[in-house]
Amino acid sequence: MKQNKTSISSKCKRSRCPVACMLDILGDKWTLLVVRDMFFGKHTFKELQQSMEKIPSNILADRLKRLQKEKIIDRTLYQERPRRYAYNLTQKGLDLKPVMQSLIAWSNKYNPDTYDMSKVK
Amino acid sequence: MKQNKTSISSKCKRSRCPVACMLDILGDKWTLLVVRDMFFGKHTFKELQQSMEKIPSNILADRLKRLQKEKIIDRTLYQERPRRYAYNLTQKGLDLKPVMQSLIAWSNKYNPDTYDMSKVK
DNA sequence: TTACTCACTTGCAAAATAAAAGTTACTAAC
DNA sequence: GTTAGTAACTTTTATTTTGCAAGTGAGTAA
Repeated sequence: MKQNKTSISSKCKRSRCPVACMLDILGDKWTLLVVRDMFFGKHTFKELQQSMEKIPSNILADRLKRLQKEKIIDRTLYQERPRRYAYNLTQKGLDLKPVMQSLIAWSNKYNPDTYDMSKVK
Repeated sequence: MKQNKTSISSKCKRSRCPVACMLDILGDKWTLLVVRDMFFGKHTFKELQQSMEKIPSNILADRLKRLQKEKIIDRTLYQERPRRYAYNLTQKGLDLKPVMQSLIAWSNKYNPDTYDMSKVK
C-alpha cells in the first residue's frame, strides 16, 4: 500500500472519482493521441513517432510504458533478428472507443477546422 | 494569423485532428475535473476549490480563464456588493456530457475502486 | 569496414505545476 | 473606526514535467 489518506485506493491517485482516476492515467496532451494512432493501425514505435503531431521520442517511450503498466496496450515481439516490437490495444484499450468517438463528435461539432475521422467505427 | 505550418487552423495547435484539438483544450489533469464539478452544481470559485482533489488555486484560476476563452463556460456576476461570480457551462460545455459519461463508464468498468456517479444523467 | 535502421535513452533548457502566502474588495462584530 | 473574516483571485518560489537534440545498442545490407 502506498498511501492512506483515509483510504484512497492504490489504483486511484487523487480520489475515487472515475473522472479523476481516468485523468490520472490519460490526462495529458499525448496519451490519447497514441491510443488514437493504435486505433488507426499504427503499431510500432517508429509509426507512432511519425504521426503528424510529432511526439518527442522520450515522451512516446514514457507513454508506451505507462499504457502497458495500465494494461491498455501490450507489447509483443513480432520479429526476432532484428528484434521488432508491436504495440496493440488490449480489450481495456479497445473499450476506449466510445470515449474517442464522443470526443471526436464534440470536436467536430464545435471546431469546424477539425477533419472527419469516420474511419473510427 | 498566428502560425502557418502549411496551414494549421488558428483554433488547432498541433494538427486538425479532432482528438488533438480537444486535447489542446482539455488535455490535462484538472480541466475536466472542473467541468465535472460544474455538471454537479458547483459554480463559485470557492466551491470548485473545495472539491476533494484539492486543485491549487492558481491552477483553478488559470483553467477557469481557459474554459471561458474556449466558451465552454461563462462567468456572471450574480451579486453586487460584495461582488460574487458564478461560473456556468455553456451549451458547448453541456455537450461534453457524452464524453464524461463514456469516460465514467470506462473507469467504472476497469477500476472497481471508483465510485458510482449515476447522478450524471 | 562503413553506413543505415529501429527502438529506444540521456542530458539539459524551458515550461507547467504545486504549495504557500499575499492582495483586494467588501461585510460584520466589537 | 479598528479588528476580524470571507470570496476570489494573484504572486512567489520550488519542484516536476515537457521538449528538443543528440546519443546508444543490436542488428542488417553493401
